[in-house]
Amino acid sequence: MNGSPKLSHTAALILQTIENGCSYGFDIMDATGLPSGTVYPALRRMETEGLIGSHWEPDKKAAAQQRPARKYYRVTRAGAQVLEQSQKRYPLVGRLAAEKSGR
Amino acid sequence: MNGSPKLSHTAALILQTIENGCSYGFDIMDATGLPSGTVYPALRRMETEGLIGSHWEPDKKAAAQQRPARKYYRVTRAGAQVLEQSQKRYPLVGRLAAEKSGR
DNA sequence: CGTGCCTATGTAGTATTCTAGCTATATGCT
DNA sequence: AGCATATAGCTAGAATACTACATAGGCACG
Repeated sequence: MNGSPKLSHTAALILQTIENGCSYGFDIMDATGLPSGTVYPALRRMETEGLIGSHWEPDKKAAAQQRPARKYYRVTRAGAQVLEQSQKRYPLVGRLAAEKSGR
Repeated sequence: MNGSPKLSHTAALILQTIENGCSYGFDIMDATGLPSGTVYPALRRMETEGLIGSHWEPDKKAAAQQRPARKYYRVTRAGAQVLEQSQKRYPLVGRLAAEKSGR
């Protein structure tokens, strides 16, 4: 029985960043400073593992704001459980979580 | 001209942790939650690049406290410069630095 | 109308990180 | 002695992250 998948420090940081309201790749890159070559493959893996879900923004909306379409992510129930474990394991991630709910 | 070496997010976190007063491997593992297989190789690389220096604790002192000897690290001048760049690049690392000096 | 800049996502190949283990000293339990 | 726990450092091989680059639409400049 497969103890739920454990996240690397970087993956946990990305997941917590989504939880804190950054809902698409570019926003996560901006908030964390991580490069696209880290963020996008990590998002894909976490989606495959069922920790996050995604949907594309309608073309209309993107066109109206004159920019490319965004792919939005949200944390699933399974993802929230794994994130909770990561907050205990990685103090920095735990702190980010506390700051979100805390103030 | 070799722009000074850029650090990964994890390496920057380790360097900042040393700057904040965690001076040996086990202490860094504890403060960050990172595994030994991340911390020790990273310390070695950063020492090779001249970002940190190290020295072994005298056996006497370790024996007196009934534990194995520790290898202490400190941030060099070159390391401090690279760290400063990393604080700008990675918001989380910058925040750790601010909390150290700030409050 | 070509070049550069901004947003946004994505990929190939290399470098780093992580999992799972090991070495070693000391303490305590059975 | 044998086993477990704790501190401390380290390593091999698999998994992940990073650098550098690519794609693509819209905008501005000259």
